[in-house]
Amino acid sequence: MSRSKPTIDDVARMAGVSRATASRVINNAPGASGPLRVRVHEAVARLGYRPNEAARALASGRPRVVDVIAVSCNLPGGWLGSNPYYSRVLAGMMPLLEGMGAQLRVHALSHESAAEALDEIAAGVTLGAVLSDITPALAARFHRRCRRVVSLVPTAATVPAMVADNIGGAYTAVTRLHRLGRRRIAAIHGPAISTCAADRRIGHLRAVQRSGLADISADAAFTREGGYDAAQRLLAQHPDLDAVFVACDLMAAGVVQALTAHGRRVPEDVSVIGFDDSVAAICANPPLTTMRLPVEEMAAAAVRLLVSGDISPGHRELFPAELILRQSTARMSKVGPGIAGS
Amino acid sequence: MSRSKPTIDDVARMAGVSRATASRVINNAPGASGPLRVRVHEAVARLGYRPNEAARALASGRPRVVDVIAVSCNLPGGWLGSNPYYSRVLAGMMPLLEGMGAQLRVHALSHESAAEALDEIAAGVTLGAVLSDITPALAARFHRRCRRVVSLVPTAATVPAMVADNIGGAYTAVTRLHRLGRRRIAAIHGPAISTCAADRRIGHLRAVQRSGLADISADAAFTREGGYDAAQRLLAQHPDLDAVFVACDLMAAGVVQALTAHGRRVPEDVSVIGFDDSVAAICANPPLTTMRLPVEEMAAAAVRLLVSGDISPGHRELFPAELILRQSTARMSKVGPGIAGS
DNA sequence: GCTATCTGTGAGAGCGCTCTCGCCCGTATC
DNA sequence: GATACGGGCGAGAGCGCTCTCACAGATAGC
Repeated sequence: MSRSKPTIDDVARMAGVSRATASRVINNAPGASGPLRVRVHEAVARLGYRPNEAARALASGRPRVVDVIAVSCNLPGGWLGSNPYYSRVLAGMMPLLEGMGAQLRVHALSHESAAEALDEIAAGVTLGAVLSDITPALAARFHRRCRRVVSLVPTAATVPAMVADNIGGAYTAVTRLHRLGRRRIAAIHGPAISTCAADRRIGHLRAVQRSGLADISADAAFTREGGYDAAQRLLAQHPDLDAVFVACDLMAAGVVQALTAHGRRVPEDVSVIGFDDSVAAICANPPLTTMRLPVEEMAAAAVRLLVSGDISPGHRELFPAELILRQSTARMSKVGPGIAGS
Repeated sequence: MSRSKPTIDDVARMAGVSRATASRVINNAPGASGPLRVRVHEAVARLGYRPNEAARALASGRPRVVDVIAVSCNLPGGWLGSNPYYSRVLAGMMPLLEGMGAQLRVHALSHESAAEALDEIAAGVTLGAVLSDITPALAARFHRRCRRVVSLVPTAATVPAMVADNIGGAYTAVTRLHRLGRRRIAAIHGPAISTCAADRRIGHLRAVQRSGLADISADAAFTREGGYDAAQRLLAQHPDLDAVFVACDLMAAGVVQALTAHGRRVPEDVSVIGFDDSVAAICANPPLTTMRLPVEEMAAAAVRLLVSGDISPGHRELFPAELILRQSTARMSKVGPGIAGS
C-alpha cells in the first residue's frame, strides 16, 4: 500500500470504472449512474480519497476561492489592527463558503504595496474578490483588472458594491439626539480619506440643517485617542454641549472617557451615540447607543453575488443601519445596570 | 493577441528561451543566468505574466497555503464573534506570508462540523495549519491526521504549540494588585472548557496562596455580560473587595460597569486588571490595566515553524505576558485623562 | 433488418507549471 | 589533440484532475 494520498485513478481502479466515470460520480455530474455510483462511492470511502484542489482548479479553470482584500485606509496601526469589523466580514462569509466547499483567502495590503499586489490577485484564479476596505481609486483600478469584484465600502459608481446606508444612519442618530431634547449636539467625524466617514458627515449635516441646529463638529482619526482629544477640544469651545454623535464606536469610547474626565455624566449631562455597534460600544462605560450596520449580511450578499456570476458593473445594494439603544442615551430617570434599551 | 492570461510558455517564447529556463528565472533557481535572466524578466513584465498558483501547487506538490483554523470553543455568538484576537492572529501571519508569496486560508468551524471538516483540511494540500482556537481533543485528533500543525492555544503535549504564559501572566497580575496594597482581591475566571482560562486560574491561585490571601473567585462566560453578572455576585458576597483580577478584557469591561453601577470608583475604591489587551481594555472607562500576550509574534512564529518544515511532535515555545498599565490600577493621587501608565 | 437517436462509458488530451535528465559547449587535465 | 569534467540550457515527462469526444450497446423509426 502506497504511502501517498490516493488519487482519482486509485478510486477508479478499485471501483472498476474509468477515471472519467469516477470523476462524474465524485462531482455528481449527470451521465453516470446506477450501480457504478455506489461502487465509486464505496471506493472513495474505503480509500479515504479527497480530491486535490489544486489539480481541480487547474483542470477545470473554475476556481473555488474567494479573496477578501483589505487595504487599510482607515486604521492606524496597520491592517486589521484590532478592528472587529474584519472579523464580522469573515464571519458573514464563512458559512456560505464552507457550505459550497469554497475557500477564503485573506489579503492584507499596505497602502504602498497595494497597487502591484492587486494586479497579482487579479491575475489569480479566483471566484472573485470582496473589497472590505479600500480607497475608491484603488477599487476602481482593481475593478478594471478584474471584473469579479464586490466592494463593501462606498466606491466609484462602476464598481459593484454592497453599500451600507451611512448617510441614513448618521441622520437617524442625530435625529434621535434631537428627539431626546438635546439642542447643542456636537459631532466628531472620521478622517476625510474614508468614504464611510464622508457619508456619515453628510448624514449629520442633513439632520442638523433639518433640525435647525448649529453645526458643532470636529475631525479625528478613527481611534480612541482621536475621539478623546476631539471631545476635549469640543468641550473647550462649546462647554454647553449636551450630546455628541461620534462617527465610530472606538472614538466614542474615547469621547465618553473624556466627558467623564471633565466631570460630565453620560447620559445625564451628555448623550452619546456611536457608530458600528462594535465591541467598543458594549465595553464603554456606560455602554453606547450606536448605529449597527449589517456587515455580516453585506459580506454574505457579496459572496452570493460573486458566486452567482451575473455581476454587472454598477450593481449595488443598499443596507440600512439600525439604531441600537443602550445607556449612553438613556433618559434621565432610571439608569439601570446592564445594556438596557431606552 | 489572445484574450486569455499569458502562460509561462508565452514568456519563454517571447524571451526566446525554453520553458524550463523561464521557470528557473521566475523562481530564481540556480542554473539560469546572465542575459537570459534579464530577457525573461523583461518578457514577464511586458506580458504582465503571473504564475498560476494552482498549476504551481500541482506540479511542485509543494503547497503555498497556510490554513488558520478556529473552532470556536470560547466564544458565544459564533466564530470570530467580534473577537479581535483572530484579527491579531491574522495580522501576525500576513506580512510573513505575503513576503513568501504564500496564501492564507481561513476556516471557521462550528464545534459540531469540526471533526469531519478537520479531516477534509488535513487531506488538503497545505503548508500546514495554525490552530487558533480549538479543544485539546480536537487538536490531538487533527495532529494525528496531519503532522503539520501548530496550535496557538494550550493542548496535549504532543501537539506542537506556541503557548502563551497564561499562568505567569495571571500570577503577575494578581501580584501587582497585592503590591498595590490590595488585600481583598477577587478573581473572575473564564469557562472551564477553555484551557487558557484554566491556566489563568492556576496563576491566580498560586499568587493568592503565595501572598496568603483569601481565594475569592467566580466563574463566568468570556463575555461582557458574564463579567458584569459575576462582579455583581462577588460584590454581594464580598462587599469589601478592593481589587478584581479578570480573565479577559471583555469580561473586565463588564466588571468595571458593574462596579460603577454599584457606586464603586475604579481605581480609587477597586483596582481592576484584565487580560488580553484587547480593544475592550482601552474602551473601558477607565481604560484597563491588562496582561498583553504577544499574539502576533506567536502567530508569526507558528508560520515560521510550519514553513521551516522541521516541526517535531511536542515542539513548543513559551511566550511571556506583559503587564500593560492603564488607569484601572492607577494609584489614588492623580488620575489624569488618557491612557497614562501608573 | 437497416439506419437514426439515444444514453452510459472509456480513452485521452490537455490545464500551467516544476523538475529530472541528458545534451552541448567551454574549460581544465593529461 | 584527445579525454574528462562541469555548468547552462532545452526536451519532455509528469502532477491529479476535468471534459470533450468517440464508441459501444440499447431503443426507436422506417
